[in-house]
Amino acid sequence: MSRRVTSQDVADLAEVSRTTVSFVLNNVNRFSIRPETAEKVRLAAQQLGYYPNASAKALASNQTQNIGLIFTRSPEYIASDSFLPQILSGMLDVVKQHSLSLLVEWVEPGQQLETYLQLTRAHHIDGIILMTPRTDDTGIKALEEADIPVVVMGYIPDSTLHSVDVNNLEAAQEAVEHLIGLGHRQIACITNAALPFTSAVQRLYGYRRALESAGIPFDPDLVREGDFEAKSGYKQMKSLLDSGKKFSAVFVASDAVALGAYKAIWEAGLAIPDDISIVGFDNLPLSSFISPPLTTVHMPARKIAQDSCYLLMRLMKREFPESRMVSLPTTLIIRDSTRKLEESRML
Amino acid sequence: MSRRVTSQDVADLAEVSRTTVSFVLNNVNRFSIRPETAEKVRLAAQQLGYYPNASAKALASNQTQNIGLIFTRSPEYIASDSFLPQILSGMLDVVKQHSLSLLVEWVEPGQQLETYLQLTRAHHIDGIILMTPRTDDTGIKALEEADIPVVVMGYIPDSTLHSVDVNNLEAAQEAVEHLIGLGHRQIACITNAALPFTSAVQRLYGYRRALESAGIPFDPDLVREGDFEAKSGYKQMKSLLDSGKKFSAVFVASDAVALGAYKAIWEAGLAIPDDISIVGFDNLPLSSFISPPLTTVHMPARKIAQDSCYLLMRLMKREFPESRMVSLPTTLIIRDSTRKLEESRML
DNA sequence: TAGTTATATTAACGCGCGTTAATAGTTGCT
DNA sequence: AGCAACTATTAACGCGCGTTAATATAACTA
Repeated sequence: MSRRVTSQDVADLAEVSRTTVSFVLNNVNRFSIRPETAEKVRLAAQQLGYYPNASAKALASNQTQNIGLIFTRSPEYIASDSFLPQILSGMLDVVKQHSLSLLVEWVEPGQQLETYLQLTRAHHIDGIILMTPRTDDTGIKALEEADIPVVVMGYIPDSTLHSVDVNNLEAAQEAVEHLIGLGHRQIACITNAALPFTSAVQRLYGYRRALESAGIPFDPDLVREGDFEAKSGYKQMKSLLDSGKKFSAVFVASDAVALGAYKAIWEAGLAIPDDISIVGFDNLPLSSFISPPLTTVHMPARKIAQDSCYLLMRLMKREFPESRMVSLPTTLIIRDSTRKLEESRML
Repeated sequence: MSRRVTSQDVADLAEVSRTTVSFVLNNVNRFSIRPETAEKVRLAAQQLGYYPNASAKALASNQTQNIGLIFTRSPEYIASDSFLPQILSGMLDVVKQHSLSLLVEWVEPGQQLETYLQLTRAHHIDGIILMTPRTDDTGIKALEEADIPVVVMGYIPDSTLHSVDVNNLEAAQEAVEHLIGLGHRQIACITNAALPFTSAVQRLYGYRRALESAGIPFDPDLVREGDFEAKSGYKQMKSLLDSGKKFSAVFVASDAVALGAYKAIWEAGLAIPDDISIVGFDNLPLSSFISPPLTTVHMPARKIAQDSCYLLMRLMKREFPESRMVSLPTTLIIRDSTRKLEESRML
């Protein structure tokens, strides 16, 4: 139970003042310090195993070196977020490179305002990355007004917050156009999430626009709402199959949900893509391994996370980028879950 | 750009001293405070939107209220950790309930000692949860000696650290015995990870012990090493199939890796479970949705995370539990990827 | 009324570090 | 030698809060 090593100890051992220690270890070159002195200090620090106390440093410098990753979903849903590993991976990568730390939080729906205020006022963190935003987030305005850098991973309409996202609308449109290009006309849709989640709306719009520009009427009976999990895809695909509506293809706006749809189709004695073509969205690591490998839209999840970090770090340095939105490209990855209509048996 | 609200402001507004404010807001009842005074303080705090500064609080109280979740793998591997969402979900759940925060870090192999020292000495965090430990972790000893609560999620041989884990050995043994019970005699094995990861060794032992107690000789040529990702399962299963060795079943010690094996089997023109039975390990949310649904060992991942938190919190309160190891039960979940040997075609 | 206890409140210090303004030391130039 | 212009170093304050020891007030006794 040895006493904590402070900068004073280092100063004593190096026979200099505490200030000098601070200057040396923080590379403050505004006041020049003799190289030998600096070396002496560094040596002493290493010898004592000195690490500056994070709280004290934060208090004195008014910078915590923490950035907050904030989820707007409850833990139950977080558990089934198949993207999370990639996101976290990307963030940890960048964050560590810049000697920052990552603080993970989630906010209860309805508690957003309170939580955001607390996070910013208590100054737990220097900046915020907000995941999977919802249009019904009651705290966004507080975040906009608070004097803290914020990056949204995703899209919030009419917000002044900076954001990093893909063009969900165009990507979804491209996916559905792929189906149309294969000759499909009756195309169902299962969303990735409930509609308060902006990505769900965007992808649904993409679906509609693709139909529209091909002159195919939109049929609300062919649309179902997923909720991140495979289970919802299973249920909704069953519902579609039971509805009696005819369709030869489905756009499922989430790979995880699509996997549920796979099961429903398979249980109904139908085959993919022989009877039904499926396009997913996300390109999870597992999507190329399921049978048949899923045609899907590649989301550069790791890159989104990294770019969000980079953007946030620029904001923290009070650099203001020209554009408020960073839009990353997606790619349609064609595998074996889609096929030309001629070759399929019409349902 | 209004100045930060401090406890002094609250004191001024409530016409009391700063100390009283602190007593009221921290529920210190050693000195009794008149209810009306307390109410006045609370009102003032709310009115001003006062939130105590986290750094100052940490510095003064010597408690950061952060617990560190530490990964011992590089971000590339973290990206393919299909368990992570459940783990994080469980931890966020508990942590939030107790007004703590979660700080996520990863340590580079070889940098463990340095990183652990920094984390503990800099006192960024009050406690540590160490994920997927490796036997070749060079910093474990430092962690044992450091005066900071640590919980290991998993198992480290010969360590004095507290840990929460399942009995990987018995679970694996049960899984393989299930195959043996179905009449299989030639059973291959693909590990979940490289052998420095303790869970991989344990599960491999379980496989060996099941063979042993059934009087089946162990054949090293039937064993391959996976590395968390589906891709490795694909590659290793291909290698097994190409080896010319006969086997009618495989124990794949990770569902994600098993999915890769599925693909290899399927590409080889074989069927599961007709030609090959497969047992996985983990019971990922997706495992019941793939085709055929995977027989696997259920890992209570979320519960492991929660229990780790609870244990850590006890340690942080300087309560020392009787047992150093918490062992959670697993369940073998039998689905459709395994079948009696008689009904299968022998490979 | 004076003395005693219980109750309520505050002044003041310390946590460990960053940083400014001031001081001591050194060199260059006239 | 005398002054200026650097260079190197330090004393001292503040960040915002927790907490102890001391003080002020009220509430009872005798």
